[in-house]
Amino acid sequence: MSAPRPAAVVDRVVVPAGTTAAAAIAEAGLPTTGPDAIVVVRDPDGRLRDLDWVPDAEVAVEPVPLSSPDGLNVLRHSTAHVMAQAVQDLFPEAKLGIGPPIENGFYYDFDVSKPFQPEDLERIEKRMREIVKSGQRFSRRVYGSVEEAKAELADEPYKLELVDIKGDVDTSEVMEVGGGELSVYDNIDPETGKRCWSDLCRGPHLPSTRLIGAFKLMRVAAAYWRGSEANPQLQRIYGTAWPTKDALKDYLNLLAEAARRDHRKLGADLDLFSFPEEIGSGLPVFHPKGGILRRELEDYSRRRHEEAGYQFVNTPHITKGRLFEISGHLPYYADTMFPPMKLEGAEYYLKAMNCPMHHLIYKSRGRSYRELPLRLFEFGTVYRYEKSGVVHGLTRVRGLTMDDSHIYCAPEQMGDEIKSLLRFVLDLLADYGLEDFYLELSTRGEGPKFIGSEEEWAEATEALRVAAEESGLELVPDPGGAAFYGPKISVQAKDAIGRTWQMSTIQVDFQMPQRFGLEYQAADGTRKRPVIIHRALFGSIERFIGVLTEHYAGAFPAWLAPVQVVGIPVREDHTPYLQDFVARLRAERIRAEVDASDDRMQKKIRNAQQQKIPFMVIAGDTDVANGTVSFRYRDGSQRNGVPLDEAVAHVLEVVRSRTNVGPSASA
RNA sequence: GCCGACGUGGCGCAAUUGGUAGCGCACCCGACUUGUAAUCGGAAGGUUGCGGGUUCGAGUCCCGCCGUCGGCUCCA
Repeated sequence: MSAPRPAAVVDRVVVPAGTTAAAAIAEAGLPTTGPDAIVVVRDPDGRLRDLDWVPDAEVAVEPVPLSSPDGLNVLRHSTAHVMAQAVQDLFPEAKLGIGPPIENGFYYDFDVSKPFQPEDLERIEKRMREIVKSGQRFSRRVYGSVEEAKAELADEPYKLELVDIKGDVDTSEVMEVGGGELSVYDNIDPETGKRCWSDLCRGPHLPSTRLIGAFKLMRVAAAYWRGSEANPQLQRIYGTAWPTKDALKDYLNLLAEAARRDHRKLGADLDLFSFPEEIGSGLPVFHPKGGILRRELEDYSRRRHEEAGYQFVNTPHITKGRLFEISGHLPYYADTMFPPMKLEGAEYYLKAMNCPMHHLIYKSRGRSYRELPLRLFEFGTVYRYEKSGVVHGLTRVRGLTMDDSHIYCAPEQMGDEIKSLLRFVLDLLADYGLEDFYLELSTRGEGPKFIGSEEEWAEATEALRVAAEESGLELVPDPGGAAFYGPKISVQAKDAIGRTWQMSTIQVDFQMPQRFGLEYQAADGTRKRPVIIHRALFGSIERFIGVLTEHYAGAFPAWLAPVQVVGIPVREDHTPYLQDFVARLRAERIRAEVDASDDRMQKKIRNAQQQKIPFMVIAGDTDVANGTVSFRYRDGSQRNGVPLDEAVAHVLEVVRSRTNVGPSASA
């Protein structure tokens, strides 16, 4: 969530044979304390090494400072060890799971008979502070054999398991083993030289706990051992760690900013939507103001889709189960669909995806190659039985509306269609104010889930890859992340505070045309099978509204704002003057109103400010006398004494241009 | 679904060891009228998520549902 400081460019340092990296670092005059301290080195093979590593032969190594991305990982991983030591000091019966660094922090899993309580975190933190302060050294020791490791780890059942599977894991999350040898890190008290604690670990680590500048334990949660529901649940403690107290403070401020932007809170504050318990979990209702937002988002999308050659369709919310048998969804997703209703001998399901119905529209009559690409579009509402623990605000709901389209094209059209589609998607997202993207390419994985031939998958994957590369955006591979019927590109967008959200997806599908027997007649008179491209831009409108709310912190651009203009009279008798002005704006379809309550002007400004209304239009004696109004914008800037015609034109210009910044006196 | 925490009027909070619900904002009424983030006064509003139980007595303790939050798992 926070951008790591760019790593200082540090020259390589030569470590002579038989000396420690630490000695060479010190010799080179590089820092050994503070946020730029060199904490590990990268050897010529790219492997990170502890500072007390002694190479057999002279090597040039790259010093890695604490505040670099690698340095932060080491810091956090070492802090996880300190936490585990503290936990086992306080809870001797606790068995160790795994404890890797993660983005902005770390966690460690423990098997304890009684789950940790929030108060326990304070005790653990206190013990950690003592350990950090004592300046324990991290010291690497390599086991001579698996048997030796097992003997030492006899009391740690989970670690024993890791030793047994060491050949099979080499992921970034399992820090315990991997890299070809079994090693253990001892924490050594610098005063006495005594070993305080040790942990199976491939390393590397900080030279000393003293380099842990600041940390905080964040929360406890349960997590399945090795990520499988079939395994026991361990208690996981999450923490964060930083080189300095200021860096920690910045991070906590960022979290506080994220909390201020939380769409669930803003949705209530701004009267946009709610989740009535009587309706059910994950089923939002949109209030009038949220309704305006939603309609504006949809209307603009509709217009753009019309311009791009899409045709609009409508389909029902329930269907016989047969449809999802044909599509093949039922075997995979029955347990995440609402259970069927039995009627007239058939089982009807709530619609969980729109595609099969669109395929039936395609199939409703014979199709010619002249019609292709045929682009069908629908704001289609679907219902999915999300597990109770995962429902979350607008971002994970049980009833959602997808801006779903299916493009039926000839195989030879696929490449160009994907390219123009990706450009369309990115342009449209940018129009809503999301402009910082990267792409993810999800490809086929192992297992029976994936249907279809290798050749088709390869062809589709290649078409997506070419389009993605042509966009010039960063492309991150996601092996095994594809849907069962085909690979996809997903567009990840960064919001105003740097968080990434998965937005649009583009999926290629060779399977549904076969399953539904879709055809078109080609120019040569033969029957051919079209390719389907599935595409959602918002993903779900509900979720998109949630994301935009957080992106804009509720201060929506003028074109989306539920109330665009509020007139604020200085004195009661200025109200009619503003009402005339507002009437002119309303005639131009601007959402404008006058605050005619008996609050004081200052209070009205405060209210408008809290509602994040883009234009406050104030008028008092001076304005009335001069035929002007005065603007106050959300950022507190002002533009006073603006003639009425000019003021109307100004509002229209800002709203109709769909600008996503401001408005402000300076813009 | 699993683990933990939580659930008090629309919102944010308070209620000593279980003793019969308070405050601020908003809403409503009245008075006041001041050029850029809170005028004053008054009224009203809660069978403390729901259902059981323990107790002379439960917002406070126990059980079960529902919901929310944080994770895990999942995400067509």
